[in-house]
Amino acid sequence: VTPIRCDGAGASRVVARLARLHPLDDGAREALAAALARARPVQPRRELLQEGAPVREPLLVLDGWGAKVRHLLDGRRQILQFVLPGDLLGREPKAQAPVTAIAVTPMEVCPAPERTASPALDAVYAAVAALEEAYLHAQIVRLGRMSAHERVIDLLLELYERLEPAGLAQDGRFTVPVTQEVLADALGLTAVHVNRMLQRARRAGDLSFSGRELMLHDPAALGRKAGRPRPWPRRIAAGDGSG
Amino acid sequence: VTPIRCDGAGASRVVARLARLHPLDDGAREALAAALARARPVQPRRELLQEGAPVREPLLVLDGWGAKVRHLLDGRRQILQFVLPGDLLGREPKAQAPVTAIAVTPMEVCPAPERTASPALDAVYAAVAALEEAYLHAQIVRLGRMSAHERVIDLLLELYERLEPAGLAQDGRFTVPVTQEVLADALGLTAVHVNRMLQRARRAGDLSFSGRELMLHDPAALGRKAGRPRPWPRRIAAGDGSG
DNA sequence: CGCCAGCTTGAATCTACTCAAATCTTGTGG
DNA sequence: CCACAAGATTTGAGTAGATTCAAGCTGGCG
Repeated sequence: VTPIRCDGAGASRVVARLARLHPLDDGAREALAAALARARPVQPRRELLQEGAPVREPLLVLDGWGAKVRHLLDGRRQILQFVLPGDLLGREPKAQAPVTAIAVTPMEVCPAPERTASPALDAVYAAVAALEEAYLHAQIVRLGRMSAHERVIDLLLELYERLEPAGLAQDGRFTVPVTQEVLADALGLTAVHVNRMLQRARRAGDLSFSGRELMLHDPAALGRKAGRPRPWPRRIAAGDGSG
Repeated sequence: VTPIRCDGAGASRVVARLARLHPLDDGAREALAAALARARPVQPRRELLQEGAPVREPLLVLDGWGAKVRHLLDGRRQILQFVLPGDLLGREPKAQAPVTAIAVTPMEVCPAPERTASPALDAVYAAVAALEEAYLHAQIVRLGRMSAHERVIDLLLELYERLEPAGLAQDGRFTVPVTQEVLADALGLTAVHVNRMLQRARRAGDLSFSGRELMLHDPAALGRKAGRPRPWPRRIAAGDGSG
């Protein structure tokens, strides 16, 4: 896995992604700049948020992949949601975190600016929250009503759609910096079966992957085939107008 | 199914439930009283919220069961979450609803007072939102990592824990006003298999049910056996102090 | 009484899991 | 540069769990 350098590459991508959700005003840009200056790396397996513990400091993810996870007593693990660059963690400071979040790969994070810093920032946060909710819903449908093959395709399409606006995916191509075991924990499957489904998709010509580089040969067509409603709407809040 | 009479029985239960989440102040009680006066019935299968359509009016559920649902193209259906008395729907007026919500049984709803009506009401809404998120997480873990038997038990325990503070469950006993097919749609199983799992639980002495009346013989013990972390914390927000 | 929806049960099938082993990768040290 | 170790991916065979299809049963209601 490529080590994360806090060199600002993630930062500029993340700002661009946030700006796409809602146009940023000067206050927002300033607050973000100040926060970005305090970026720091996070080691894999380190906890970003601990379920039940008060949130010390809300975080903005700049680089790397994390996951919100929950464990059962016997060791089974379920990933509720991947945490990707541009995502927010622990939106309510002081409140108890509703879930544990860990770094899966090396990550880079910074403190999330207060949502009160600017009206635009508040709108961005609302949009991020709405998207997060939508992804939780999508995860439920995947786990509840899709076959293993459909789950794999659907998750990869979702990851593509989430990474693309952050500048981390293009032309159906992106890096999946996690093991098939991690994907399995998100998909409610075993790693062995995830592997078989990936082989199947590869043989069907739907995708190719070598190492950690994945390519969806035709995301739009795949999405239609998988019965995916068009990519999530980018704008959530009403009355935006611009753009 | 018992027809819903808009007689205020649901209303008082719901106010009590909300008050348990956060003490109500006078402003909140007044706003609620005004809203409750505008209670109205909703027929089964009627949509309370339509995915993608703007929310006309945020709703407070007073009686009956609903569900947030999503459909796949081929007719498969997944219930994301049950909507029970005391729940809120369409928290963001004007915004697009992120999901479709339907009445499963006859319901009674009223407009949800503006969250700006009082600080206490705002806190209550935040607590309700936090609980909702927690239930989404629980649903994901059920669908992703639990066996059919565990899923059934876990969902019934969750329903008990949600209905109890609303005064709709006592001593492990409550009414499940939906068919096994509806439970199956929430559990990611077939109705046939849900039935088998219920039979098994009944034979194991964990519960009894006849018609729509369900009794969990020992919810606490069942929860422990099912590896359920203690019932969800009631208070979410920090710095509450009172009570 | 008969109908209909929902519940119950059985048998066959299929999906995904388990267990096990082989292969491939990547990083490390000689 | 090669050998090796550790982790990850790949493949196979057998099994368990959930589905499908089908039929019988039950209870409420016209």
